[in-house]
Amino acid sequence: MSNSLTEENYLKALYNIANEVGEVNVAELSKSLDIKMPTVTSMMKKLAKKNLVHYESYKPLRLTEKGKKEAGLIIRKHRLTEMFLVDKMKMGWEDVHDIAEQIEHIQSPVFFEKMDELLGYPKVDPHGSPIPDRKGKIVWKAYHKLSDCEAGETVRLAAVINTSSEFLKFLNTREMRLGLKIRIKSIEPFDKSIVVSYGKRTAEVLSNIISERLLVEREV
Amino acid sequence: MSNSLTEENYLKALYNIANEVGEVNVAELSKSLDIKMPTVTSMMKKLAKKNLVHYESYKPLRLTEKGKKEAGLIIRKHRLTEMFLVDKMKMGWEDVHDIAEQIEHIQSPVFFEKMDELLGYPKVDPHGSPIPDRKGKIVWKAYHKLSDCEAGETVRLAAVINTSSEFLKFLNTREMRLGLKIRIKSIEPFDKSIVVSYGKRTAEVLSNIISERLLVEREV
DNA sequence: GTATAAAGTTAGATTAATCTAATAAAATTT
DNA sequence: AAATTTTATTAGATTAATCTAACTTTATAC
Repeated sequence: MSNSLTEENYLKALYNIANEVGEVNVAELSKSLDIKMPTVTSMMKKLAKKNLVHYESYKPLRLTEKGKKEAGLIIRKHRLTEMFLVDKMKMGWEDVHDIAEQIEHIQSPVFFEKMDELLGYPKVDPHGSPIPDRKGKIVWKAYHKLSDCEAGETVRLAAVINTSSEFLKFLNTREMRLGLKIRIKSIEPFDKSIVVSYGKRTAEVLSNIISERLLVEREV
Repeated sequence: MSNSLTEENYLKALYNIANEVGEVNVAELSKSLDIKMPTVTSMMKKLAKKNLVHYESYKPLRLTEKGKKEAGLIIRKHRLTEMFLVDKMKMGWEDVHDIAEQIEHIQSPVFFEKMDELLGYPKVDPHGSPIPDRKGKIVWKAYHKLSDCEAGETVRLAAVINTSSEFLKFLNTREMRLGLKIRIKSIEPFDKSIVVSYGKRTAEVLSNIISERLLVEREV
């Protein structure tokens, strides 16, 4: 009753797109997986038969409860792996995605239980994304985009939205990591670029492109 | 130019059978992979085209140098993984095979380099089998079967031939692990069972089935 | 040394996952 | 509201990996 690697990739993509955009259509899924639309349609029918997706012609795609659970469990394995690679294997947060993408398909509850235990049951991965629980449930904390904050505020970097290696390498060069306390000095109304200070850096300029991808908690 | 998971499994099986039995024929490979003979034949033709196997109709199968190297590198990943699971993830030597069987197919040189480094560049896996080097080369030390030793000798357990979970669990119940110093007290000529002492155990009886599967080094 | 058994191959079918080309439905633009 | 564009589906082909059935070659036994 388990799913093929291919099916798992469809489930995960459905879950992730639904999270970002809300509704999922065939075109988007096709683009995100780099698989042509007719192939996607036929896979949706297959997953519908297995009760993982609600499928009706020309209607948006939706995961069933069962589908959400299975997707959540794959994402759990992905994020536990990322955490393990960073924490226990000393790899950079910009290098772990591709490896986790492969290890998430390993079939072995014990293996991931052990990871979880060795990591001390972490709640978030190295990018600040929540790790789904054993039932596949995810709880997102209510973070704010740095771009939505105001001058004068002090915030703490909690998560990054984009996890591309390029973006993460950029953050590395600016010495930005999760947990960093950031003071917002001013915001340029014209291009929404933002001047912040943190650590030893007293006037770092971040473009809107960047600040939209940084999730922060307001300091209490 | 990389090989599919399926192809990797054929290469590995070819390598392992050649190591145990010397020559490999289609029937054996078929049995070992639980894949019917015609399928094996057609895969051999495919691997021959990729220069991984020497194939001639009705002749024994042989890996090419390239094939040996690739097989060696997969076995390297397998054994490094087993070592990592036992040493760093605190799993039992009887539980790691099935997980390593999956992780050996992960495509990421960095990942395995990191494992190797964290383990301190081990030469053997948790069952005493040698870990192939970065070029896929294996060097087996000249061990002896415990069943070939004589009464009065003192030896050290260096490797196990069979790595089935049942066998390893049996060894666990007898508190036998690699490196254990064993004294051979007597050998029963009739069934070749052997009486040994080690640790706190003064007269443990091992059947020939067992002692044939234990590789030892003579103590100097 | 012929007969039988075992091992190996050929031919053709099947399944999962993909594709292209053609068509149909829905959404958007004018 | 008609025309156009975008989105989605259907139909049919392709590839990798498998299978069964039938046949051939090699090995073994008497």
